[in-house]
Amino acid sequence: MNISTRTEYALRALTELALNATDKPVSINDICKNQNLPVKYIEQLFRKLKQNNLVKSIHGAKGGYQLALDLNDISLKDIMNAVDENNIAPYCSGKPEDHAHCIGLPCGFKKLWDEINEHTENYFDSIKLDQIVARL
Amino acid sequence: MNISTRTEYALRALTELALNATDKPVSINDICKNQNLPVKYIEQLFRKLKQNNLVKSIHGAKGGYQLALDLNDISLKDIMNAVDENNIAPYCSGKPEDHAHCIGLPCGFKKLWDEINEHTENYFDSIKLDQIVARL
DNA sequence: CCAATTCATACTAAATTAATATGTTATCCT
DNA sequence: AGGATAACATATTAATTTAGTATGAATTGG
Repeated sequence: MNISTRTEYALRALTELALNATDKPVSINDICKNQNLPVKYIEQLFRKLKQNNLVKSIHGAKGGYQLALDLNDISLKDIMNAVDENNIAPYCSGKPEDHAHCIGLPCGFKKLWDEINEHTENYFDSIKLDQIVARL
Repeated sequence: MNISTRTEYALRALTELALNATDKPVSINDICKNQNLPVKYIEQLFRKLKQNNLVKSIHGAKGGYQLALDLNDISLKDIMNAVDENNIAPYCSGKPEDHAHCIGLPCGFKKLWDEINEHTENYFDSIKLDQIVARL
């Protein structure tokens, strides 16, 4: 199990917005210069972050991105869900492919995966951007 | 973030050993027949499980595998570590590639990832095979 | 109008994953 | 002794995912 680099990148990038206290938007270019990240890749991630209402954007010159929510209203779980669509343990439920090996219905393992999904989501949801930024 | 199918397969397979209460070993063939898994792939996983001392094997005809430890001494973490070598959040420490984007040393994000690694490892280590089997 | 910027889509190279293929070695059973 | 069974070992492969690049359109400030 591992946290994707997409999540790592998105988190790094979002902390740049968090650290920029002014109301001026920050451009992808500046973010990537500061955090040493690939511009075009981060652009893609920010579009997903925007679709998930974590950031808002301002078009054109002097444009860029801002956080759409308070620092303590954005969790690591939110970020992960935004850039990284797959579930933690998608087994034994949902799509047919996900219970390809199930025996019986409901499969005996379903409860386990459900519990793991719930615990893990709760945990990552408890980690908010403000705490992360405070400890940088 | 997601739990690998390797882990899911290995867990399914190990529960077959757990459910087989007799002292006779269970063959990969029987495991895979019962759990609907690909034989040769499971063979590979069992070699890793053996290297990690989770199972022991008996060679030749009538041979097969047995658990090497008590059910409550095998955790989901043990299984994950055996079949799936990558860490949860390898960022900002260890290999050079893993802190490719770090700024400063130690990188400000290191504590976060360390905490996440520790919490998550502890969590999966708290889930033992006996609990899993009991709820099948 | 021009530069800076978001927005959108398509493509690509590398890595990982989930197997399959082809054996060898060890042990039981007749 | 010999055949069947099953672990052990390694190489190969097909599909998918990942991490990025390429190309360009739409929007806005100066």
